Amino acid sequence: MSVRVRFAPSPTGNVHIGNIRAAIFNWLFARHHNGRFLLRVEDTDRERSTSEAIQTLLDCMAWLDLNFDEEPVYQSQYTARHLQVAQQLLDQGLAYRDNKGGAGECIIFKMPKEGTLEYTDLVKGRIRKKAEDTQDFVIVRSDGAPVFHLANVVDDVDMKITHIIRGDDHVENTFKHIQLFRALGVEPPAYAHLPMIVNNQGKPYSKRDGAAFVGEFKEQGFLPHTLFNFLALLGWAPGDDRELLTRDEMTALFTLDRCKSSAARFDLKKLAWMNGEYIRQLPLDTFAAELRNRLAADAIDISHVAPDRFNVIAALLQPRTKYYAEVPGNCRYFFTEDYPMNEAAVEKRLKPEGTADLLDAVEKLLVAMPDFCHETLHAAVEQLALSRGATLGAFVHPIRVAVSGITEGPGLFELLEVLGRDTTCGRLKRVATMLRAK
RNA sequence: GCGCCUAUCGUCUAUCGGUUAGGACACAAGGUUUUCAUCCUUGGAAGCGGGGUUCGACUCCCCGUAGGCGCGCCA
Repeated sequence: MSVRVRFAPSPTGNVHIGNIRAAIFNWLFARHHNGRFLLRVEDTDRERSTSEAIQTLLDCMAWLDLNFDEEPVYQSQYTARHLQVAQQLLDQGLAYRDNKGGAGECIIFKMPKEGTLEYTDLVKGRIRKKAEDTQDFVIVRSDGAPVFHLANVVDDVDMKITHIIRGDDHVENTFKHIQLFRALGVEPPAYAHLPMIVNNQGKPYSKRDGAAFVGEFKEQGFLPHTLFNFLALLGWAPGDDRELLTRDEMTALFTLDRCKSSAARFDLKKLAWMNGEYIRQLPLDTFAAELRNRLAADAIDISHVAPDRFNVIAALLQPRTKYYAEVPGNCRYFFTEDYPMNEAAVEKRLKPEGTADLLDAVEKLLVAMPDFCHETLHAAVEQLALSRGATLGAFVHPIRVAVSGITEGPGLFELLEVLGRDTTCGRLKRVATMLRAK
């Protein structure tokens, strides 16, 4: 029998990382077994399941390349079928009508009253519960709407799902679901429950703990493969020491018995590290294209920058980028005079004594340079420093701050070369003047 | 309250009865470098507690403890 799994989210407008991780595990499992990965949209809550919410879900799936193998199933279209099954259960005496709580008549499914219920979870192992600790439960509300448990199980039957891989929070529901499968005369699928993703306090990771939705990570500039790889490693390990894995590697290595059953904390620092690793592997063009988008979004005009020059800048930035959102703030000085080189910055980052003279000397040197390439600049400034009995380092810092406003970034001379003579000298003069005015 | 589940460095994890308990992130120190990042070297850092079982337990069992989940006419 070939594997058929499904990801069955209810569209709420946001896709939580815990949720998408379940999708990733399902996808990995399906691909590993050459099975089918299906999407079922549980859109029975008409209030929240707007077309925008559904589109957001689809976009997230596409962004992470969680490609599914059949047309998505929309649960709301099968209400009649769910109700028909409820009637069938009623006819068989496996369910009954009741006016529970006086809210009107609903349909309730009978759970066993004695014995022990148990199943083997592919992640958690054997799980058992006494029948007396379970209760009958509503499958059709008094307003006629099928309840989650019914719809979920009936759809899984109809979609011929073989393995249900979902969040830990469904462990208890599984007893209900298995009984429902049996009542329908269908052998229950295999179950695997994934541990939750939690915050520093051990509580379920939520919006309040930081970025919690796929869209937010995309926004911040994490690559889809980073999120995929990182989430796959939360609760699963390949068994060797590898952590940076391709999809094919993960697919080949993925098995449910290598999944952990305890909750995992979300570590943003490690995610950032991983993203840096993957950003460095990107072709320059890809990085440059995304950089353009980010700068545009930040209203930094780059229309005056020639493509070749832009690529040089991108090449300087790429090796030191962890995620895209941090980039615009780190490279303004390449594109505009509106970078943080004001009185406050000067005061904070430059020593008043001697710096103005130093910058003047450098400026005078650079104006007269025969060419403006970084090797030549390096040699010339170094010589100037030595001739004054100083180290190159003593010159580099003030120059860097004067032309960029910040204390970190690409190699200084590569930076000056890209900036060009006019801009460099103009900025040196300007800052020297500011220092003297104090 | 009742039920179910879980428990290895700060974090993610390896270990499936015998290891100096390994790796990664983070952190610290050093090296390379003009800063940052990268890179290299080094370091600190873990089996929740108590009982068993066993020649031998992180590993198996029990009891605690702590945490999570569930106990809706939500999904």
